Parts: sequence; C-alpha cells; structure tokens
Amino acid sequence: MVATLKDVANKAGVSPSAVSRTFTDGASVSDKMRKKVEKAASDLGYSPNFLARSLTTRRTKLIGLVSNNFHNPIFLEVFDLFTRGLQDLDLRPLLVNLSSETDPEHSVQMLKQYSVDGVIVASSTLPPEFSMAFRNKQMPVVNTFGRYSSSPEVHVVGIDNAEAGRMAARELVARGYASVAFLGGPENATSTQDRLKGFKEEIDKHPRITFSSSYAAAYSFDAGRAEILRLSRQVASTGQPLAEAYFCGDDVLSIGVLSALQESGLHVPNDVGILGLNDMEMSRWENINLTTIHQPIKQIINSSVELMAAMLDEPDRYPEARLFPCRVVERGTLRSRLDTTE
Amino acid sequence: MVATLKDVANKAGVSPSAVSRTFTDGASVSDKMRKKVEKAASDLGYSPNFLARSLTTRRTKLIGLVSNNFHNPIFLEVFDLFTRGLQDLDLRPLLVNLSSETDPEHSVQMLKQYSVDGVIVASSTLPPEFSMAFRNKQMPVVNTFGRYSSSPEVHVVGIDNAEAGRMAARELVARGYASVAFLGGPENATSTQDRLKGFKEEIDKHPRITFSSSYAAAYSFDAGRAEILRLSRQVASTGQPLAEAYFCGDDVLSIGVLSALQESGLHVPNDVGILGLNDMEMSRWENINLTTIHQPIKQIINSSVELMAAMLDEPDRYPEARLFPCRVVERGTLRSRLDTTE
DNA sequence: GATATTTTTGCAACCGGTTGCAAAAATATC
DNA sequence: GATATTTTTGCAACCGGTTGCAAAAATATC
Repeated sequence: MVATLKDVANKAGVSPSAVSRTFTDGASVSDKMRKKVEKAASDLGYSPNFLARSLTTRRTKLIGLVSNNFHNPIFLEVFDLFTRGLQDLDLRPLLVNLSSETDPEHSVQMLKQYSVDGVIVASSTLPPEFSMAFRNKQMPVVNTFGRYSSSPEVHVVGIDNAEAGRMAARELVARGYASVAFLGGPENATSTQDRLKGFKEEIDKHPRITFSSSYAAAYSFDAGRAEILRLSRQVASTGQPLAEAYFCGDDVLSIGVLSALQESGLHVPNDVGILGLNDMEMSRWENINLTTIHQPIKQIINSSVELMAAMLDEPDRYPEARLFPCRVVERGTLRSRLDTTE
Repeated sequence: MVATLKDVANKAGVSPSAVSRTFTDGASVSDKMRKKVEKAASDLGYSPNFLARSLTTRRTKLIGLVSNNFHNPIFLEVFDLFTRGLQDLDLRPLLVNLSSETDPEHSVQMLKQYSVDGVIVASSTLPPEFSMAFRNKQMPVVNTFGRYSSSPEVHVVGIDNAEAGRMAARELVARGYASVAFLGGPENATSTQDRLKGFKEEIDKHPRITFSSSYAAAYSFDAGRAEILRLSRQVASTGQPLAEAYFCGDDVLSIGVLSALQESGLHVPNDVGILGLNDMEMSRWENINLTTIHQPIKQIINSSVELMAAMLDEPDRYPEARLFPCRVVERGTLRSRLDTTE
C-alpha cells in the first residue's frame, strides 16, 4: 500500500542503501544520485518509516510525557509548551496519564515497550520512585517541577520551592498580617513540603505572627475549596478563627479558597488575604485577579526540553538541577504593603 | 543492554519462534513451553519491543491525538478522558499540537512516519482538510467535536451544534429576553457556524425579539473578553445598546464576557444574561456559576475511543456520525424563566 | 501397540529500514 | 595518460520481532 524504501530503489534503479543514504543526514551520496532518488521518492510519495529506522539507529525520537494532574488548568499550558518545544526539535510526545497509577513498574514497562528515547516527568506530586524507576532502566529522565535534592540521579528543572515559601512569607509579613497560614497541596508532595518549610522558616523569625497550616487533598479547585470550608467550620465549633492571610500551595487551590470565602460573605482582601503560586493564565483573568508568586513555566519547560535534547546525545550526563527564580505578581487578593521604612 | 527475544530463547534453550508465540495472544504453545519461556523472560526482565513487532503485525497501537486549542480549559478534561480511554484499551496517544500549523500535508507526514494506527482529531476549529488529508492516506480518523455532514468520509462524534443553537434560543425566549445576541467563536469554525444557524433559526420565529451576532477570534477567555469590550465601546459611539442576553459559543468565551461585564459595572444576570456551551468543570465553580448548555464530553470521548478501536479492526467501516443530546444546566447567569402557561 | 489425527515446535523468510566493508567510479597528481 | 587518492556505491548482515509451512511430538482411535 504505502511505498517502501525498496519501491523507491526499484523505481530509481539504484540500491536500497542509496535510498537510505539519501534520507540520512550526513551520509555520502552524489548529487546525481540524490536527485534521482528524490524524484522517485516524491513520485511514490515515500517517506521513511521512523519505527523501522529506529531498530538500527536505536533512536525513536519518542519522548514519554508523564503527568498525573489533569485537574489543574496550568497543566494545559504545560502540555502546550511541551508539545511545541518537543515538536520544534522533531521529537514526539507520547502522553502518559498516571492519575490512577500506583505501580512504577507498570509505567516503566509501558514506556520501555515503545522504546522512548527519554521520559519527562511533569509533576511535583508523583512519588520520586517513578522517576527513579525510569532512570534505573537507563532511560534519560527529566523531572520537571521536581525536588532538586531528593533524587540526585535524576535531572530536575523547576523552582526552589523552599525559597518560594520564604518569598511568600516575606510578602505577607511586609503587609502586616498578624496571623498567617499555609494551605498546601497534598501533604506527601515534595513541592508542598518544601514550600511549607521555607514559609514557616521565615514566619518563625517573627514570633508575634501566628502560624498554622493544613493540606488540601490535591492541587485542584475542589480540594482547595473543601479545605477552607473545613477550616471555616472549625471556626464555628472551636472558636479558632481563620488566619488573616493564606499562602496557598498553588493558584487553582487559591481560586477554590477564594470561591468559598466570597460565598461565605468574607471579602478578599479586606477580611482575608490570599496569595497563590504559579501565576497561571487564569490568575490574571479580571474576575479572578489573584495575587500570586509567578513561576516561570515557559522558561522551565523550554529548559526541560533543551536538557532532554542534550541527554539524548549524552545519556550519562552528570545530573543537574536547573532552578529559576520566582517573583510576586501583585493583583487584588492581598491588602497593601505597610508604608514603613524599617 | 536490554534483553531481546533471542536472549530469552537462548536462556530457555528454545527457538525464537517459541518465545515470540509465548508473547502473542492466541498463538499455539504448550504449557510446559510457556512456563519455561516465562521463567527465562522474567529472569532477564524481557518485554517485547512493540515497535519491532509492529513491522510485521502492522499495528503500532499508537494513536495520533491531534488538537489545536491549548487555551480552553475544557481541553484538559478532553486530554484526561482521551488518555485514560486509550490507555484502557492498551493504545498510546501521540499528542500533536497543531496550534500554529497550517499545512495538512506536514501533519500527515509526521503521523505517517510514526505509523500511527489511527488519528483522533479533537477540534471543532481545525479546517476539515486536515481530517480529510489523514483519511486520504488510509488512516482511520475520528473527528471528535466535528461537523457531521461536512466530511462524509470521516467519522464524527459530538453534538448537533445547530440543535444546541436552537436549544439556546428556546431557553432565552422562555426567559423573556427582548433582544438577544450570539457571540460565537472563530467565524470559520464549523461549530460556530452551526450554532449560529440553529440559534438564529429559532429566534427568527419570534419577530419581536431583536437579534444580532458577532465573533470572537478564538475559543478563549481573552477573545471573549475582547469581543464584548468591542461591543461595549460601540454602545458609546453608535448608541446601539448591548443585547439583554448573550448566547456565547463556548464556556471559556462566556467567562471572558462575564469578566468584562462585571468590570464595567453591569450585573449578571440582572443587567445582562449569559448562556454558555460546554459545561466544563470550571463553569460550576461557585465564583463562576455559569448557566450553560451541557455537552456530554465524557460520553463523546468514550464513544470516540470505542469508535477508533472498532475502526482498527474494520478500517473500511462505513462512516457514521454519533451525536449526543445536550441539556441546559441552570446556574446563575440567566434571569428566571417567565411564569407563563402559553 | 500400530496407525491416524491433532498439537506443538523450529526453520527460514520476511517486516522496513541502516551500516561496515570492499569494490567501483570519479577525481587528483604527476 | 598512467597511477594514486578520494568519493560513491552496492552487498550482505543486522536491528527485534512474526508467521506460513513442514517436521516432530503428542494424543486419539481402533
């Protein structure tokens, strides 16, 4: 049905090797030969079969793109940037949804069967065992949004989550909040742990500020909303008031929190302040207008793709962590900074 | 490095064919042979190379998942459902981002080189030439969210967009709006055209209702917002007032519209009514609370996956359109229905 | 237990490519 | 124009599998 290399060779009256060389970068073919082959190939609508080729070259140009969060809108941006970035380098993303997968071996199996050249794990909530399992099978792996010290054998691209936590704390302190809280994502996610650690570390320098923390079950709207509702009910039963400001582990979480607060008649930022993290597109939507810590995801993802490309040429590259600085983006969910000169 | 079929054959002391048969469903192998081979295979950590296998079986189990909209949050749900659905059938999605692609031949080339078993085009805005180009290369194609009559050679799964338009019109009529408008997505998208057609058809039955229409440049928040701002400026310059209610071509468009209206001090639904289409997760977020027409995307996508699976077994299957009914989901962006008994 | 039938197994060719090596052709050198 | 050197080409083996066919082994039938 579809033309093969042999068909082209016959049509052009040359050897199969000649055809193969015409379609291989840097192979030795005379101009005359190339012309002849290209003519025959275009007449037959031939294009090389990458999968057959991969058998000898050992390169499929397939990259496993692994994620487990399809409920956080930022991941649409993540997929957009990854697919474009990979396509630009002539690599193809094999999308793997690990939302309900618990067995690293199963995912390894899956990606091994398709001989992917590398794996990008785009998640801060997937247990490190997954990245390690890929690594153990000699696959190049980049853990985007990962923790930079937990799996020293795996390349990591992202932000310094502890520093982001500190930045959040400094921001709330500068605005004079007397009681602050951390409302994180899943407790076992490395990103949650590190953000909390940095946040608390910095808050602890101000003994007069009250600190508390709690966790949402997932990085999702529903989870954020559920957690703040739970805290609100506590106010009623235990008398323990809500904090003056919440640093939420993520934007979508923040939006869930915003939604619940507004509904219960509390005004943001007058009654409660909210600070997010990510700065996803939606956060600057005028009806959301979330003050948040910007995570430079474009840079993070482009760098992840570059790093992956580099690993394909140099599989035993020494592992590195690439961290990008964050910055606070002021919008409408925190009260003004204090006008002090301290 | 990684164990091959021959390694297993040697270790088990049997022929390569025997090993191959052990890993092929329905092949003839005795129990004793199977045991022996499985032992050797698990000792070596062997798993078959799908790509090598595909050379003879002519099945890669790779499905091209093509989209061009990474700015509409509903597509995150779409990708979630597709990846899960395909994975459950042991198929693998090769994600293709056609956001900035204009040449169908290029995408065909790309997918042909990877010998995908089929292509799912998940878009109502990609020109029909793309689906047709895949079809012309004998690839099974399912156009999810496509127009069911425009490319009769391509299978389509989705809704009857004209009927959805009529449903929207009936809903606005029932609520007694005296002037209504259609604020669609891109003018050349089949979904926009059909929704407008149905909507207008039904509104025209009510000569006392004023009708107008306009288009946003994309199915995105920014485009919806920009279009309603343009219309608002017209109010100032031409005196032409805004409509009492807008049927927007999509939820994310509606949210952009909501955002701009609220900002300019108009109250929804008291001053202006908004009706969306899709019912994505975000539309039921309490701080959005959009009245919208529910498109059953779970059913649509599961059906698309099933249809694709069926086409793999029967490539020349007669093309069909699978349409799912929509329904209005009442939330907070339209005023109450009139209490009439007419 | 001999023969007929069925099941299991291995051989060899094949899927669609690439590549090292040697021979052939083209070019350089005198 | 003969010889040395370089470039181009084709052969044959290989990448990691599958499969039709015939032979071998196992089972059924009398």
